[in-house]
Amino acid sequence: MLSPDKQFEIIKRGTVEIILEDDLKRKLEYSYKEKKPLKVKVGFDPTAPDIHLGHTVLLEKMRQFQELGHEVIFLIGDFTGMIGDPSGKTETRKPLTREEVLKNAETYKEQVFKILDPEKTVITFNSQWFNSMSALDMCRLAGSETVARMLEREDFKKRFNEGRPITILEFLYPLLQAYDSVYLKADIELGGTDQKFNLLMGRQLMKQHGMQEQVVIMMPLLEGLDGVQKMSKSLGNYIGINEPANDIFGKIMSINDELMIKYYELLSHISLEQFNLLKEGIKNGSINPRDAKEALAMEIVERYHGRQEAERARENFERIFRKRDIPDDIQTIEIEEEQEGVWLPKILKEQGLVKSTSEAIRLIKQGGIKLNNETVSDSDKKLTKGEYLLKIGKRKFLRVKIV
RNA sequence: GGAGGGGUACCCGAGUGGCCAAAGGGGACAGGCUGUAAACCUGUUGGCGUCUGCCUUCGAAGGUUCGAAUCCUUCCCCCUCCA
Repeated sequence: MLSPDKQFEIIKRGTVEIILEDDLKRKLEYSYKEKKPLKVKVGFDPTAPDIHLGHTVLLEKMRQFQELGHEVIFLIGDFTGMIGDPSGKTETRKPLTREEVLKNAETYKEQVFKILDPEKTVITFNSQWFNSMSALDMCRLAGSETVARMLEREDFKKRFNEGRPITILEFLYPLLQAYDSVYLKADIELGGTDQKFNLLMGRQLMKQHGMQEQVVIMMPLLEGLDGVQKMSKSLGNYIGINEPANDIFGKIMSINDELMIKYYELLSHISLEQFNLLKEGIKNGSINPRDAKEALAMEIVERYHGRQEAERARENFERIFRKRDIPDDIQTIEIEEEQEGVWLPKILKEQGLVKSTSEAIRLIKQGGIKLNNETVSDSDKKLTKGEYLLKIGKRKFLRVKIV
């Protein structure tokens, strides 16, 4: 086991805030002396999980805890999930059935264990303790906090001031999450910065229960491909860990340099020392950012697809974008010949490469379509018997055979 | 229970009888520049093979009118204030 100091250093990497650092040091100290692993709790939504790199920031931190020998509790909030964390959006969620929850849990495992060690991960559902809670217990829980305190939460405060509605149910959410920590006797709770209020509520409630308060560790929300908004599926700026190797590679290569540094810090397994060298190198120009980005893309693709696939993705990328060549796995389709020849926009639409013929015509007018390496300028273009190579936009390719 | 505000394209939002397939912004897409960078510049951003045209779209359904996002009726939904 590493020394408490060394552990602290590793844990601190990439975090936004640790409340309180001294508490964490003390707990590490104690755990080291008593050879007792710390309980690290992290909560997840039970809704259909399609994990993207944004989620993995937390998972990577969990993995680090596992490597340091601590106990990581992967808590699936199947009970709280019925409420939904009040993120300002007023969407009441449908309660999930037991089967759905279990199915989602399986999907989680499949993806999550690409990062976490299955042997060292405890998966728990919070319905386990909430389902058997009585109305009286729930009322007691509700009585443990005041409205004024709840309104301290930025999101609630804002909505309250703007006269937008807040349901009582939403007030309950932070309390329920806090109670999880009480029940589990968590030493540490990990979460995104957006979770700050809920995480702190855990401390408060534990204190009320006469327990040692959990240490709260907050990770930043990873920005998505646009570099501005947080990575999320609904914004379409995400990199899913189940995406094809080529896509992950390409998406990483498209991010800007500033974002790349953040990705390195939060996602890469390189050591703190290596990371600092890299940052310095890019700053003083001794390292080409492009190369650094390629290395990052390699590392991440390898993590989810293996070495071989990563190599292939890189070669593919090199070929298409550096040498402006074509990929080696272009799909070929056959189309029956028509008297006058087959109208190009029709082909594009029928192959699902564009949504409508109008869009195809627009693309052609903008010079976005290449036929055998030459830009098509005539939207009336018709193809007669033969074989053609089509390039649509930046990255779509298709081989067409007219027979 | 009472009073008021509002639902417009992917999102925000202007439009209160024809000049409206609907301003402006964001996003997205394409082209240029590049490292597929980012930033920046330019263009596009309902559908339809026959395009100074037809069809669909301004919460829903009817109606008035030569003509409706716009006026009228009913309904649905969202929000605020008072109690």
